[in-house]
Parts: sequence; structure tokens; C-alpha cells
Amino acid sequence: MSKQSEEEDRDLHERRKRVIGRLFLRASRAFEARAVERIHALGYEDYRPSDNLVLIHLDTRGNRVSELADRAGVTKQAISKIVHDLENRNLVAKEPDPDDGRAQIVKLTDRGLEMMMDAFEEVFALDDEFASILPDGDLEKIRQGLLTLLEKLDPGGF
Amino acid sequence: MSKQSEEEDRDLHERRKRVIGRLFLRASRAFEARAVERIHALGYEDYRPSDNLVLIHLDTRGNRVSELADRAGVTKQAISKIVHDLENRNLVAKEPDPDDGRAQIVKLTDRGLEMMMDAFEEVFALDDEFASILPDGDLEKIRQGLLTLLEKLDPGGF
DNA sequence: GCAAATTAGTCAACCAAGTTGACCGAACAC
DNA sequence: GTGTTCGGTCAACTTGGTTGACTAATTTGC
Repeated sequence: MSKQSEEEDRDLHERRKRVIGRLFLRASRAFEARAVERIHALGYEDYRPSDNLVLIHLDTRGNRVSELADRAGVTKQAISKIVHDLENRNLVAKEPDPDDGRAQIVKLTDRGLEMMMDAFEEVFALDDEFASILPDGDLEKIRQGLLTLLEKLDPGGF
Repeated sequence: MSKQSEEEDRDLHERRKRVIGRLFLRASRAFEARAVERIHALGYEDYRPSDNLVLIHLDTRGNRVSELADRAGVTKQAISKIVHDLENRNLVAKEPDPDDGRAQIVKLTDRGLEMMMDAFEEVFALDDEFASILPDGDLEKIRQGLLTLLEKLDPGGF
């Protein structure tokens, strides 16, 4: 292998490492791993990242499965599974929808509400932690940039 | 449901949407979806995102499975499966390592090299496309911020 | 007012991208 | 040489989804 190939490899690897999509992926994983860790450490050992897909969209009044699916941008089946799981862990409960005999309203239980509040406190704290790594105001600029980007690329996204 | 709860819900949803981890996740998915689309459109219908885990780390001289696993930050088994898949699609080939009878060297085939070059051209073009959405220089600042962040949070990461 | 089409939700089977664990054969330590 | 470590694979499992088929309830059209 020639010295030149090695250099070319290094250059190409270096360019690839800077591709914005890859940086987004690494950053999102770094965030998620820490979030899960913190929430587990709080005593919610059964917390799972996919719980978020439901928890993040729940309103105080409760929501239908299909409503949650729309908001999350996944299928009803995916939400249905997660809800089932959350039910087994006593974090949400389903009650019949008075307005529609087919539908059911998914609502947080007391335990669910407690976990959700504690979990989001951790997540917001983690956001601050990320902000503190960068010079003052820089994360806020990144956040704003991402919001602009996503408005174009993924409008109405989850 | 009281007017007040609805407002509180809206505020909370709004705060959650701005959590940096979630923005990273959405942005990384938006990027990946477009990258895959573009590469497929190029005629490489069999391209899969996980291919990247191997392709991105391959040197001209070829690499061992375990070397790729180290670089990618996943298990040897995961790389082994992807390599097997790439082999079936005639994108890489394995040859025995002359220096170690246990090992094998994974190398791009001609078709693999061609695909990789074309694919990365698309990815770099996509990076430019993302940059063009934001005011001049802003994506570059985001990139730099992410590199700083990841150096702290995920040093030596993939 | 009632048949036809749509909607809410679930069940089951599958898929993608990993993981852990058991194992084989080659290489290394001494 | 024998014991341990290393390179790689195979198999089974896990997570977070998907598509497809179905039931029961509701809405639409006439």
C-alpha cells in the first residue's frame, strides 16, 4: 500500500467524519444514551427510549391511539404496542371514549405522570449540560438553526 | 378539560420540541432518508443505511473485520453480518490475511468502489444542500459546535 | 333508515440493526 | 508443548419499528 493511498484514505475518512448527517446521528445517540442513564438512575429502571414516542405527545385530557400515531409519525400498531407496554408497567391506563365506541383514551396514571415529570426534568437538565459544554449561546444558535432546517425538511414532524 | 390545562399542554409540548436531543434525532433522520433516496435514485437500489457502518471505515488496503468493528464501535458480529451482505451483493470481497491465518481482509470490489464513490458524492452534495437552507456560514458553525460537543461526549466515536 | 365505506384498534408475521453467548481454529506466551 | 488469547462465525434474542388481515363501531349516501 503506497504512502499516497494512506494519505488519501485519511483525508476521505476525515471528510466523512464531518458530514453533518453523521454528526447529527452521533449527537442524538450521545444525548439519548445519557438521558436513559439519568432516568434509570432516578429509579425508573423500566424506562425505555421508545416510551417517549407516546409520553411526549400525551395531553392532560388523554389521547386516542390514532391521535398519538399521527403526532409521532408512526403507525397505529407501533403506538398500540408501546401503549400496551406502558399499561403493563402501570404508567398509562385506557378508558373508553364516551364519544366513540371504537376508540379508547390513553391517559397517564399517577405513577406515569410522576415518571414523566421526573424524566423531563432530567432531559431539560441534560439539555443545559450540553449547552454548558459550548461557549455561551452557541447551543442556542444550533437549536435555532435546527428548527429552521427542520421547518423546511420535516415540517409538522414529530 | 379546562382551558388552562390545554395551555399547559401546549407549552410543555413546545418546550419538548426544542430539546436538543430530539432536534438532533429528527435532523439525522431527515438527512439519512434523503441520502438513501438519492443513492437509490442513482441506480444502487440495494443500498442500505447500515452498509455505511462498513463502507465508511474501509481503507484502500482493506481491513479486518475486527478492525472495522473497533472503528465503528459495534461488535464483530454486527460487522460480520454486514460484510456478508455486502459480499452477496458483490460490493466487497474477502481475502485471507497473509500475516494471520485466522484473519481475513475485507476489500471493496470494483463495483463496491464505484458505488462508494458515487454514494459519497451524493452525501457531500446533500451536506451542501443542507448548508444552503441556512444563512451563509451557519451550518459550518453548527458543524464546528457538534465537533466540539462530540469531542467531549463521544471521544473517538465512530 | 339502511347498505356501503370508512375509521379505531388489535393480532400476527415480518424486518432491520443491532446484542449476547457458544464455539472453532489459528497464534502467542512461556 | 500446553494453555490462553484472538479472529471470525453461527445461532438465538432484543428493540423498534413495518405491512397485512381482521373485528367492531361509526359515518356517508341515497
